[in-house]
Order: sequence, then C-alpha cells, then structure tokens
Amino acid sequence: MGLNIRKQQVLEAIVESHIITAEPVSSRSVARKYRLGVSPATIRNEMSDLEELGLIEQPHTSAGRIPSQPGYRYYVDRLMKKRFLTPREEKIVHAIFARKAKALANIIQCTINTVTQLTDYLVMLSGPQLENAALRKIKALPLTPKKALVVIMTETGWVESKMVDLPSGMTEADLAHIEDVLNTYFRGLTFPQISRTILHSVYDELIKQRLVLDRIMEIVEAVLQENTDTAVYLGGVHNILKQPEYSDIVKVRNLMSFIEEDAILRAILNKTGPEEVTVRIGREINYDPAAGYSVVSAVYSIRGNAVGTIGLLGPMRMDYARAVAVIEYITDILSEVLSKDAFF
Amino acid sequence: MGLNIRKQQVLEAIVESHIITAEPVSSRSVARKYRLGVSPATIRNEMSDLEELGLIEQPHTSAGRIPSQPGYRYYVDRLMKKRFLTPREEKIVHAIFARKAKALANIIQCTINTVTQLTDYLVMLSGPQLENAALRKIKALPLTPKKALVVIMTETGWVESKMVDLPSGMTEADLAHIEDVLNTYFRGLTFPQISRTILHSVYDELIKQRLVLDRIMEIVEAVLQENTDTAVYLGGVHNILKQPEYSDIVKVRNLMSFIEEDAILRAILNKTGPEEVTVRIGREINYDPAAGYSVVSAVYSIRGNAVGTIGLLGPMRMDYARAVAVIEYITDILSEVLSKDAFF
DNA sequence: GATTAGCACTCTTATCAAATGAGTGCTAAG
DNA sequence: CTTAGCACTCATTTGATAAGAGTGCTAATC
Repeated sequence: MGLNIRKQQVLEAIVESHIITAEPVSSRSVARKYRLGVSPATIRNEMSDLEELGLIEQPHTSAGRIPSQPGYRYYVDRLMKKRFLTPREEKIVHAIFARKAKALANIIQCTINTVTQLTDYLVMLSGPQLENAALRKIKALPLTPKKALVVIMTETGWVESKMVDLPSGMTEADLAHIEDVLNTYFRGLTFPQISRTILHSVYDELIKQRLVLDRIMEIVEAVLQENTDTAVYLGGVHNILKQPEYSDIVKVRNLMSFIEEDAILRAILNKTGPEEVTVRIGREINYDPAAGYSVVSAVYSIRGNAVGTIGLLGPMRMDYARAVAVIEYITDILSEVLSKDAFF
Repeated sequence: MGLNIRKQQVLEAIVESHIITAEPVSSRSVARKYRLGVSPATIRNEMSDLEELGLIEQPHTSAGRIPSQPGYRYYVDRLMKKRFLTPREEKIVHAIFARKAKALANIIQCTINTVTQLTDYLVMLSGPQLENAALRKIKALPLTPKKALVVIMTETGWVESKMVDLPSGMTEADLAHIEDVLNTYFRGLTFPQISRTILHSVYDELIKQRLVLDRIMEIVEAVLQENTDTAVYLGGVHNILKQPEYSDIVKVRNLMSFIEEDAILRAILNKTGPEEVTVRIGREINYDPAAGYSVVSAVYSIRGNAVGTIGLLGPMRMDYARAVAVIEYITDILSEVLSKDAFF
C-alpha cells in the first residue's frame, strides 16, 4: 500500500487523535490540530480515499472517522515513532528492581505493580516455565523415616522441592542409589526430552525400587506440569476500566469473563513471537471474544532462554508506541534481574 | 427488638423478595406472594412501623421498601432458615476434592473454582498461614559447594525451602552444627515466639558462623514474611458483575479498585470471627468503600489449627442463607482435605 | 488538475413536556 | 384492628423538536 505522504499524515493524525480522545476524528480537527496546510475539504478527500482502502471507517454517516484494524496495523508497522520511557520513569523502575534479591513470587508481583503504574492497560504475566530448561540435578533428601524431600534444579537456576512418601523398609542407601541413577539419566535433558524410552531404561535399572520411583516420577511430572500450566498473573484490571470504551457494562462483562480463564490468557500470551515486541491488533489475536482488543507482549528470558511472557491488553485504540516502550523496557530489566539472581 | 409475628413475616418477605429481584418491594406484592391473609393496606401499616424501627427504608416516596442494614442483620440473626447444598451439589463438590492429593496451589485454585460455580459472588481465599504453626524442624542441606537449601517444616505439615549462599570456607560440618543449634532453640516455637531474646542466645552460641547464620535467619524471616503477607486469591469477578446493581459502571470501578488491593482484602478476611461462619453486612465490614457490600466468611483449619480464611463478597442484598451454606460446607471439606494431606 | 468555499443532507444527542404507572399515606367505613 | 378507596408523589417512558457535528458534492478558484 503505497500511500502518498499526505495520506500517511492524515492516517497518522486520525490514529493518534483517536488514541487520545477515543472519539471519531473529523476532517476539521485534523486540519486544525495537525497543520498540514490544507483545508478540511482536502482532508475529506484524502479520508474518502483512505476509507476506500479500508484503513479507516465511519461509525455512521455524520460522524468522523476512526481507524480500522488494518489502519492500526499500518500505523504500527510504518508510521509509529519509537518512544522511550522518560529518564524519571526509568529511574523509578530501576529503583523498584534494584532492591536485594527477592523470592520469585515477589519479583512477579513487583513487575506487575510497576507496569500497572506505567500504563492504563491490563497487565498479564506468565511465570517462568521450566519447559525449556535442562535439568541440572535431582536430589532426594531423607527428612523423616517415612518422608523425603525431592529437590529438582534446572540449568536456569530454578529450584523446586516436593515431599514424597517413602515405602516402609526403604533405606537411605536405596534413596541415594535412586538419586544417582536419576542424575545419570536425566542430567542435561529438558523435561520434554525425558521421553518414554528413557523412562523405561530407568525403570529397568531401578526395578527393585519401583514404588518410590513411581512417586518420584510423579513429582517430576507434577513439577513439570505445574510449570507448563503455570498461572497467568494479572494486574491493572481497574486500570482498563478507566478507558472510556468500558463505560458500557456489557463490554466489561465480556472482558471479565475471558480474563478469568487462565487457559485463554495463556493461549494468548503463548502466541507471542520471538521478535523484540509482538503487537497483535483485534482479530489478529485470533480469539473471537478478544476481537475488540489489542495485545502488546514480549518474552523475557534467563540468560538467553525464554522463560515467560509479559503482555498488555487494551482496547484496539491503545497507545501502541507507549505500550511497546514499556514492554520493551520491562522485559529487558526483568531478564537482567532474573539472570543475575539465578542460583548458581 | 420484639417484633410481633406478622411484622417478622413482613420483614422476611421484604428481605427475601428483594434478594431475588433487587427491586424495592411493594405492599401489594408482599400480600400477594407471601399470603399472610391480610390486605396490602395492612401490610402498609406494618411497613410503616418497620420503617420507623429502621429495619426497612424507602428509596423515594412512591417506591416500595428495601431492607436497611439493620434489617438484613435482623433477618440473618433471627429470621433466616438454615439451608444446605442439594445432594447433587454436595456430590459435585466431593468429586472435585476427591482426586488424589494435589499441590497446594492446585487445591486453592480448585476451591476457588468450585465456589465460583456454586454462587454468584466474589470468592476470596487467603492461603494457609504459618503464623500460628509451631516449627518442627529446620534442615540446611548442602547442594553445591557454595549453595545450601534451607528447609523449614512446621507442625501443621507445611514445608518451605529456599536457597542460601554459603560463605567460602564453610564446611558441611559447620552447616550441620548450625542446623543442630537452630533445631534445639526453635523447635516447638511459633514464628512470633522466636523473639529477639532467643535470637540473641543463638547468635552467642554460633558467633563463629555469623555470616551463614545471618543468611539463614533472613530466610526464616522471609518465609515467615511471605506467609503472613500471603496473597489473597480471587475468583468469580465476572460473577459479581451479573448482579443487577453492577450495571452502574461507577460501582464496578469502585469495587475493582479495592479488590485489587491485596492488603485491603487481607484486612477484610482477617476480621473473620472464630464462629462457624461470620456474616458482616455493609458498614459492619468497617471499611468505607465496602459499605455497600456484605461479606460471608469462615476460617478453615488443619487439624484444628486455623490456617486461612475463605469468604464471599456480594451486594448487601446477597442470598445470605445460600452463602452461609456454601461457605460452611466448603470450609469443612477444605479443612478435611488439608488435614488428611498434611505431610507427617 | 488540485484545492477550497459553500451548502444541502444525514444522523446523533440533548431537551422538554406530557403521559404513564407504580406505590404510598390517609381517611372513613366495616 | 382491618380494609377499600382515593388523592398525591415521584420515577420512568415516550415522542417531538431543536441543535450540532460532520460529511459529500458541486462549482468556483488558484
């Protein structure tokens, strides 16, 4: 779509004005506020063309124009200027993250709070996932005669622990043996790589300790499970209600009913691409009830391994330049903090 | 307040009708639907008296009556009939909880989902707290030369673990020694009981291992902290938006902005009394922005020790009989499941 | 040929008055 | 003590009108 300069300027004006006001944009206001040196009538002609091209649309005959989904897309891809946080904001964010190492849960909550303050959108964050992380070590530590603590460490530095019941008659030596075997077979593998074949060999070798082994494998699976099914953390629900489009209760209900479904949010976040920041507009989200929304999201990582996603959900009319700036900055910092804090 | 039988019947009719319809109740509809064998005019006289007593009120001159806060209170304390879940519902709940032992996070999420389905209110659940639990055992397990895993077990069966950095030159024997000393001093104490005095004795005894000890105490404190500041889990936000009172966006915003504040929800839940189920109506919640709501909540426990709270928040007009029945049943089941699942 | 002023036309929103109707309070009769 | 009857109040609905915003088109202008 090779738009001439002026058409681009008009489209840009319409998008940016609509982002600010949430109202349809009239030819007159474009001419007045964005000083293109032409009269409203000329703008009207350009608008007419843009509408023909499907980039803007008219809610009704006697209203101004609003950007269409392709219009926003065009804006995001070609017209939007890269923006940054103010030094002041950057300093605030840094200060929040600079405090001494925190528990994972704290870091997550902290991140959400920060982003909630920086934008007026809904913040979604999927927690670190072990899926791609290689196992570093498994330990089975006897605590009481009938209980042991299974500790699983990954290369990315996460440590998970769980209790297992021990069958009676099991000695510490047995446990140590199991530990050895597991480490030999599993070290360096990622969870998905621990295939049936490998499990079989392990079972063969440890045929005598079948009972405990079953329990331990249950644990390993549970840990894996918990981390792929990892919850999506939310923040800023009240934020999004500030947006004028949500003075309509029906829309709020629609929004609420799908943001309460963990599975849906996870699906939305998981489609985040590998690029620095992914912007999905309206139907591009590929989930009907979210058709009226947009999502700006990015992946954060621990020493290069993508482990989780953070995203903003807002109306299609969201301030993309701002959202992209915030998400970009936060994922950078978050990745940095997590990498530094890792446990080895 | 000794109301005669008929006044009680009228009040009951008004409360129950208003709970169902959310509309002011007219004398005519009371006479018609609740067959008291008297005419609307008589009901009107009774209503007039009830209004004088402050139990009901009129939104405006030509409207029916709605219960006032004291009116609901009177209803809850004296008129409301105890209700139970249907056998069908009980079976469903049981089925959900019957599955094999789950991770704590799953139990919580599971409980919330269940209650969300059973009612039309907002579900709040504060996770198990260690605060009142006595320490059973502390273990410091060397994992790598520079890291150890500190495991803290309580009498209620919870196990928490955290990594600590070891100062260089620290041997396994040193660690074992620290472990011994901590166990000697701390076993059987609850977290709040680990006072400064006790800490001092420990420090004296372990003066040489000051560095690690500092880290370990940090951990103990962090675990304590995390568990008193324990998050409040929410569910059913979309539920509450079904209530007709929340077709007003302003009310929704007010609600959202305070339910997103963990601290506030915690404060509300924490005021739950020791009785089987606590009902707080409107201003009784003692938090101004929640004055228009009611909370039905109860404490759940692990083998007799109260560890957390579950509550429903709804409009003052909420179906108290139903809410009480649900909360009572769920806390019973939850306590049972948690007690059975505990780790010793 | 591109730009613009001018004007008719469309559609939404605001406003107001009148009509409607639900519900009460009071009075007087049963 | 109860109740029928009626006047009165107040919120809500309805319809009609006016006001306003914005466009599209045409014809004049640069």
